[in-house]
Amino acid sequence: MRLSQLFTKTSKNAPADETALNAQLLIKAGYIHKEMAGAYGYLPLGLKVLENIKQIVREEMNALGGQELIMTSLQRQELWEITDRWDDEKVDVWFKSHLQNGTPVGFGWSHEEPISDMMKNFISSYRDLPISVYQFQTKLRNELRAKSGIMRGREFVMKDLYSYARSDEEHQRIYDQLTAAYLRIFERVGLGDKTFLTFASGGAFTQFSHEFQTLTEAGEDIIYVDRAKKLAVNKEVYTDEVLAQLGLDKSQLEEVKAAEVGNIFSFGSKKSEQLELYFTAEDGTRQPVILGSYGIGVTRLMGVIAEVFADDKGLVWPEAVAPAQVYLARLGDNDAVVKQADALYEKLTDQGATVLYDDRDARPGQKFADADLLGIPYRVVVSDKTLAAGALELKKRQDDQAEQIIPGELLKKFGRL
RNA sequence: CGGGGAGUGGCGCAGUCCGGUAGCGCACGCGGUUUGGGACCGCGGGGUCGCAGGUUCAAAUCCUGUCUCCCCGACCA
Repeated sequence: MRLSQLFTKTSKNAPADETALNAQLLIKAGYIHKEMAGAYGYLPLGLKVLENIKQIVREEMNALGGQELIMTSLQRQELWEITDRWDDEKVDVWFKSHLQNGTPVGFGWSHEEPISDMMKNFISSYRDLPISVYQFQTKLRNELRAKSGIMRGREFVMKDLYSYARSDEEHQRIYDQLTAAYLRIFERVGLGDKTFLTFASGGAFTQFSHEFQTLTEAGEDIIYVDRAKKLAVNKEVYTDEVLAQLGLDKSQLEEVKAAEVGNIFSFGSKKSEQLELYFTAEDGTRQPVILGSYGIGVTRLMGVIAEVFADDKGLVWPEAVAPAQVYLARLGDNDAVVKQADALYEKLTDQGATVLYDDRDARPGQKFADADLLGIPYRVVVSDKTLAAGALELKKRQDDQAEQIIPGELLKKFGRL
């Protein structure tokens, strides 16, 4: 992408109506647009980051046999009444409207009920199980108060996977695999060191659910972490009995703030029984399907990544999610410089590298500042100086010093292997 | 939903107390000089001051109502 063609621009001023660092930086850098409180649009660079994160999640879900689909945002009243979750007294985040003929409809804040109801069409025998389906869906939740930029919105993207198993043992196996997959995902997006498997409330279904909590002051949760064991306990279930049960030593726990980037839980057979999702077992008996639900707030995850790695100059994206690998800064506009920069851009792009080419008629300071604000992992400079030296300059976003590199080496470094 | 703060060109702000018909920086357009960490000079375009009522000769400014945004709390399978 040539920056001269990109319609978004960076701004020197942070918006006054945002105090959350993630929103300030993402808006300043032109990654997102705030439409209203808790609702943000994703502009080209922001969308790229979001898609990169989604692709990592998708690969991990597919690796476990997850099958991707997409449900609707419009949902039926009668379905949610079966599980007694239509009433505003029971679920206070519903957005609701009605059809022209007066029929009520809800806007999906979750898809547990619709997706499991839909699966009744396809699950009838033990031969149909186990199965896992997932989607990336826009969830709509009428939160009393939106806050923290894209970390807690009224409209956000969630990856939600649902597992259907024949037995508790089979479910547990899937649950454990998903747990491992989640840890890999957070590792791949760069948050591995800061993200802890956390015991949290299991609600009406089980004693515990598991959250994936990333340590950050911007988070909303208080958790108690055992760094050595790589485990944590959410404050909501933090009691002496629970610690004893989990074999955790209170003296080894540290109280910290964290953001919930994922949550997985087991429903057992309760919801299946409510929704009448049964299968015929090998022995001919009718059994309820064992259900699990596994969520990652994809847009929140993007906000957490932005928040956790940012420095005083702006965003710092991990390579795996960055909107581009290389920020190619062309300084000056004499023919030789333009020629080399254009050629380099084409070669890198042809090799499959993702490049933001700053071909604008702007001064060096502005280009460096934008390269930093945008948080692109590597910055390459082409200028009179580098031409004279016969070598390009390469600098990592987090480094202060640039190194010299000859074009051939650079092409090798960013070539698709 | 309780408490606090704020709405003035695209963005950030001043002006409001003490009413007299809107200004600065960034961004934008034109001309020129510049070019390795957000350049400079000159000229120029753009705002019925969130919205609706009211007071007044006159309202960004005073009064009433209302909407929106931010923060703290509550809420958060």
